Amino acid sequence: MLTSKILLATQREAPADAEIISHQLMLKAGLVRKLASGIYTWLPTGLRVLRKVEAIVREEMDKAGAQEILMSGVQPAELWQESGRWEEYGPELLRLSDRHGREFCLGPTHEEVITDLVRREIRSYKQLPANFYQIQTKFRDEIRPRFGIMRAREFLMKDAYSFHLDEASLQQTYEDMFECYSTIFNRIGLVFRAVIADSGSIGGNTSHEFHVLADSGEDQIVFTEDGNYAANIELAAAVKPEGERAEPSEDMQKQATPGMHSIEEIAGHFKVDESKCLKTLIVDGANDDLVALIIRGDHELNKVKAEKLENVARPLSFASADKIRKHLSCDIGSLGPIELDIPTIVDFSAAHISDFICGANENGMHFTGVNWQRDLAEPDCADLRNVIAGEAAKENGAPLKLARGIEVGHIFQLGTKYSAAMKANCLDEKGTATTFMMGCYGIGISRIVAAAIEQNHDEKGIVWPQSISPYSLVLIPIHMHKSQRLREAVMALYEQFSAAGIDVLLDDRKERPGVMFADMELIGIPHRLVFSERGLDANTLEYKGRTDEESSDINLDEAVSFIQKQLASG
RNA sequence: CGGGGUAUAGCUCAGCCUGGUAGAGCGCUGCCUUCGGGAGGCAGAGGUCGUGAGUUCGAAUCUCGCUACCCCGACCA
Repeated sequence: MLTSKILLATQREAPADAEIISHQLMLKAGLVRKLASGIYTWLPTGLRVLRKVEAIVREEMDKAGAQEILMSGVQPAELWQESGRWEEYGPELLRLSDRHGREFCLGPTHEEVITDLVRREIRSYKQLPANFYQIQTKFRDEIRPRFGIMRAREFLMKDAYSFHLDEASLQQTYEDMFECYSTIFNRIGLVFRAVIADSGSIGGNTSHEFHVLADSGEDQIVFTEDGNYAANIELAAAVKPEGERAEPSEDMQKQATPGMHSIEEIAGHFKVDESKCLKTLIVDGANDDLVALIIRGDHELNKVKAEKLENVARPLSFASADKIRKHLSCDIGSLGPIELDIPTIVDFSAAHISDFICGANENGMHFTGVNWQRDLAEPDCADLRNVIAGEAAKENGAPLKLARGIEVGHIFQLGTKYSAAMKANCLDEKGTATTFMMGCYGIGISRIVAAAIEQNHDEKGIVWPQSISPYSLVLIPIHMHKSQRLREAVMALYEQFSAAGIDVLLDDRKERPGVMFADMELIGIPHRLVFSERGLDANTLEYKGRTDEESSDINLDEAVSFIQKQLASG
C-alpha cells in the first residue's frame, strides 16, 4: 500500500476528551473517528488491525471445531419475551419498532436467536455437540460509554454458543474453548490471565474471564504467583481470621468527634490504625427496608458478595442519605452497630477485632474500646470484603497478588437457562426429548485492539504486536521525489516485498523525513527500512525495529530475506 | 437516571467577568527557500460563536429553555 493512496489521518493533537492512552493514540494515529457517543467509524488503518484480530479469532475457532454463522443484528421482541429478558434486561437493550408497530431490539447478545435456530434445526443427539459462532456488531446502550473503543455502545464481538445433552459434553467444549482462547491471546501476543468469574446477568454457574493486564483496566483481578489460582476480585474469597479474638482491654467510652465522618479522620483523631475502626454501610434491603453491612475500616466492600446475601436488594444499591436520616436519626459517618435496629451483617475480619471504634448513631459521636459480646451481641457474619494484596488465597494458602485487567473474553456454562425457557430440546439415544445444555463464549474483538494498545505503547505512539499490526513493514525513502534512481530502487523493492506476501506500506508522500518517521512510529509499524541516495551508493538500507534504539545498515540485496527473518522471529 | 462541567475554524484553545459585530497555534491550498527526526517566508481558504427565545440601539459575551458532548456513580466483550 502507498501512503498517498489511503486516508492516513494522523493528527498531532488528540481531542481533549480522550482520557486513556489507547483512545488518544487511536485518534492520533487515525484508526477511528467518533460518530456519536460510544459509536465509531473505523478508518482504513484501524480496520486493518480489526480484521487481523478477527482473522486470528476465526482461524482458531474453526480449528476448535466451531461453525461460523451470521445472525441478524436486529431481533424480534417475541424471542426476548420468551426468555424473559425483554423485562429483565433493562434500558441497556435498545428497543425499536418497525412501521407496523412490531417491537424489535438491537442485539446486545444472541442467546435467544441461536436457541430459536437450534430448536428448529437440531432434532437428534447425532448432531451434537454443536458450537456455532459469529463475528458481528453488537449494540448495548451503555449508561456511560467511555474510553473510546474500550467501552463503546457499538462494538465488534465474537460470540459462540454450544449445545449438548449432558454435562460432560458441555464441560468438554468449555475446556476446548478455554484452550482456544488461550491460544488466541497468545497468538496475538498479549499478556493475559484467565480468572474465575461471576456469571452475572447472562446466567449459569461456571465461568472464566480472560483479562489483558493493564494499569488502566477497569477490573481488579487477583492471582497467586504459582499460577494455581486466579479470580476476579468479585469472586475471590477472603480467609476467615484464625485464632481467638483478643480479650477486651479497654472500657467502652462515648466520645465527641465533631465534624469527623471518614474512617481516615476518625483513625487520625484517635491515633489508631484504620483496621481498629468499623465501617458501617447501609444498603437497600430486599423488602423495601434497610440492611447494615459492616467491614473493617481498612477494607473495601465487595459488591458481588454483598448482593448474594438473602436480605439485600439486587442489584446492590446504597441507601440514600435521606432514607438513612429518617430511619436511623443520624448521618452517614456516625453510624455503628450498637443499638442499630436493622438487620446487620458483619464481615468475618470485622467480627474478629476487639477494642474497636465505631459510630454511635448520633451525629458527632463515636464509641471507643468497643467489644463484641461484652458491649453488643455476637454478630451475624459473612465474607463481605475484597481481598487485599499479600493475604493468603483461600484455595491454596499462597499469597495473593492484585492486578488490573481489561476483560477481553468471557466463557460461561449456561446450563438450561435459555433452552428451558424457550423449550429447546432434541431426542437423546433413548428417544426421549431432552433440554439442551448450553455454553456461551464471547471475545471483544474491537476491545482487543484498544487493549493491545494499552499494553503496548511508548512516548512516540503505538507499538503493535506483529500479529495484528496494520502493516508489517514500512519503507521510507528520503527525497524520493527528487531522485529517479531512488524512486526506481524503492519501487522495485516494494514490489519484491509485496510479491513475498509481506504487508508493506510505502511512504511515498512528499514529506520531510521527520514527518514520515513520526507518523509511522505513531501508527506503530514494527519494522522500518529507510532508503537514501547515500545508502544506494553503498548498496545498503537502514533497518530499525519499532522499539530499537539505533538503526543498522543492511545489504540492499538481502533486504527481503532479512525482513522475512525478522518477521519469523518476531 | 442522579451529581458536576463544557459547547467559538478540521484539532488544541483565547475572547465572555466589564455587550460595540471574531482571534492564535497546529492542520489545509498556492508560490519561494529549506531538506536525515513534526522547517521558514509570503499569499490564501475556512466560523449562522451548539440551538431557540428574551433583555438591549447593539449579544460569542447578560438571562431562560432545549440539545449534544464530557467527568464522578450503577453495567459489560
